[in-house]
Amino acid sequence: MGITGLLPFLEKASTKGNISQFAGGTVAIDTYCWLHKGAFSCAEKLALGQPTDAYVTYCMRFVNMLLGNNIKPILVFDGCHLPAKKDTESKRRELRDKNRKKAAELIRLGQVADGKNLLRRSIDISHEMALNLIKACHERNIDCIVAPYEADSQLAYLNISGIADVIITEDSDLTLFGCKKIFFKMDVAGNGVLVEQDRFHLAMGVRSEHFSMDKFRYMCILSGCDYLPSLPGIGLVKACKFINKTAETDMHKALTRLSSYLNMKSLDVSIEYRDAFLRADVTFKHQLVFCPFKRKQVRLTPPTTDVTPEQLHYAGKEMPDDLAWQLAIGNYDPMSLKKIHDYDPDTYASGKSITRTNSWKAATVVKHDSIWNTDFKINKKPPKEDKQTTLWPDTFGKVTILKTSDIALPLTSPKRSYEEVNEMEQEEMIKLYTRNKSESNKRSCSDVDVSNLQLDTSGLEEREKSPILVRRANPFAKTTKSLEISPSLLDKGKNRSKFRNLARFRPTVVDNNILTESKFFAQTTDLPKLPNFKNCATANYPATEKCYGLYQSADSKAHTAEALEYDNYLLSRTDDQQLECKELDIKNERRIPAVEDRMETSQNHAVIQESCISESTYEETVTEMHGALPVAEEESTSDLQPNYTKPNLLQWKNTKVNSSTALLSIGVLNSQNNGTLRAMQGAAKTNRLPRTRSVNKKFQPVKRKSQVEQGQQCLLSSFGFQKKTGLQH
DNA sequence: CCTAGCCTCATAT
DNA sequence: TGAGGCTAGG
Ligand SMILES: [Mn+2]
Repeated sequence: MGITGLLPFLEKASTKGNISQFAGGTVAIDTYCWLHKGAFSCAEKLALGQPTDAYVTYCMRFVNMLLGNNIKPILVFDGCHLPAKKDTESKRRELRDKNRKKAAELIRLGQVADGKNLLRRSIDISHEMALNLIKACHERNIDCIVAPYEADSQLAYLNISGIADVIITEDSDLTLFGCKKIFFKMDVAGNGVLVEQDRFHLAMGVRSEHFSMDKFRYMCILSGCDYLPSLPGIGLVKACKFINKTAETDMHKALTRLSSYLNMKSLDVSIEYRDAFLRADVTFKHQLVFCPFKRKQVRLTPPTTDVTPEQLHYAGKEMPDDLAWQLAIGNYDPMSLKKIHDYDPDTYASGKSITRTNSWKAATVVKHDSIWNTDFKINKKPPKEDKQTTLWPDTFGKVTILKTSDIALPLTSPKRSYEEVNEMEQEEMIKLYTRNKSESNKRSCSDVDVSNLQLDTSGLEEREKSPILVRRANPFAKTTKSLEISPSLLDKGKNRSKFRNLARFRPTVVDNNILTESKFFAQTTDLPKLPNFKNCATANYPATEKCYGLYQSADSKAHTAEALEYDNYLLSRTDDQQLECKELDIKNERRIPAVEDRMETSQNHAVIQESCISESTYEETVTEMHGALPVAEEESTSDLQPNYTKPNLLQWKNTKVNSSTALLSIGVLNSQNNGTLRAMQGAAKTNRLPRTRSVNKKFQPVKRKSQVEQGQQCLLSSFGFQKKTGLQH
């Protein structure tokens, strides 16, 4: 389930972006997400046990997109079920079985479409499917790793240890496992939402020195997580209030004061809950993961002495090193612990040649260094995150950087800014300030700056349409029908039109030192990096320069004085003050972009020029862009994609079965057998299924006979026929 | 008024 | 898994 409502809650820590900003880096993927979506296209075949590689192809499209962006992907898969999640897991299985039976029932009644629909929603991602994808990846020298337990913690380990620069997932849990950067909702073009840990404190509404990952995790567990349901009436908001109020670090103690702090006297915090709370916390902190360098299982963070063995057991129990290794590389089924494959990275990789592609831009896919290589080095220099491949062909080539510390934009309230999206005006602006490509090559610096400032505004407004933000309640909806004038200004009763547009800026930038770019124009820009604040490596992490500890020491919270000031600034202002400040800022600072004036005065041109980092940097990046980057993303991915073939699936190509025929046959057979599922069960148990068998046989080559039988087994079990309990009616 | 909880829906081609 | 809508209860 993840943490309900966490992504919207983390709005202030989120940015819309493209994965290409991690070009040159490494990305770890929560592959279950891809498999699950990919399985939709072939749900019926999967339910019928028919061979299909559609889900593999689907996943490889994403892989190819990443490769096309010069990103090294590491696919991470789920392993064994965690003791902590046993009931959740069995509940899910029950639901799936129920849905499958219902689907069978619907199909039997002739409602084939509805039945198929239900079937689609009750697909189970088997490890066999994962293995097929793993095999396809091995063909292309792409690293895969099966987590000892949850992929979540494994992904966090890869991110924290610096092996992966960012995690791609749909699961909000990744945030509380300690990931630094997580990329949510990534589509096949690479667009998604980046959530960064060093901005969490903004979402919680505290200054960064009052923030800790411990607090964040406590808050999330309190609001209800996979390992522990929440107390009645407690959600993220209440949990956040409590965590911010309490100074007690010992949660077992602190929780006793929960009801009084929240004024909920009916709330009963039992000792059982408090124990379970600590167990859940341990499961997040100390879950078993696999270290690819040591080739053995370690804890996500080393347990402290106060952690009991029982609690640790809850977070996964160690297995022998060899089994752990075989499991990690995908040779063993995590459920049955049976051998299913015989991959050996030490011998396999050396014999393989690099896969070639027809891509116009490169003859070969870069051979990334495998994490299984004994001499694998963590990328010392993290990728330039400021780099962005354009997804906006119209504006391609235009780059501008806003140094927002100079602008010192105050934080606007989300409620208000959400109101101010005005698409007509945005389009108007784009029209006004967009140039065609040939022109853009020979533009003057000031031209670019002007257009970019305008478009940055639209970029920011685009951001407000982020899926994360869409759900925000709209307090003005009833009072304001027209958005010609900002509702926030109506609200204030005065139209401060001069700075109206400034009020639209959202707090894109948190730290004074961070530079923000337009989403439309930001391309490849070498920006000065923030100094990295490094923690000491914990014992569980491979010793490298880039090792960050999961839990912040005092050092790690080091910020520049300016950054702290800015945090204070953001957190302390009310809307009214913000508006006042804006006026002050505009008077006192030279570099305030007067958006309202559309930068039409020469004065402003000069001013804006200064906000370029430096002219030389600017020139360099422009030429680099033209040389190295594809104009449109689709071009490169589609070039890559056809080259992907999967030999061990090719042999299945002749085994196409008309699935609806097969599905119908179930219905037919079922009605022949007295029309009840119970009858089917009986038939299944005594292995008498002549009709089904013959239908399948007709389409299956002899050579695949064993698979046919397997398929039938699958089919049967998929409709719950092997279960003793019949339908309830 | 806000919050949390419950319900339904979608995920690909 | 998340998104989004709707509602009862504090
Ligand atoms: Mn999870």
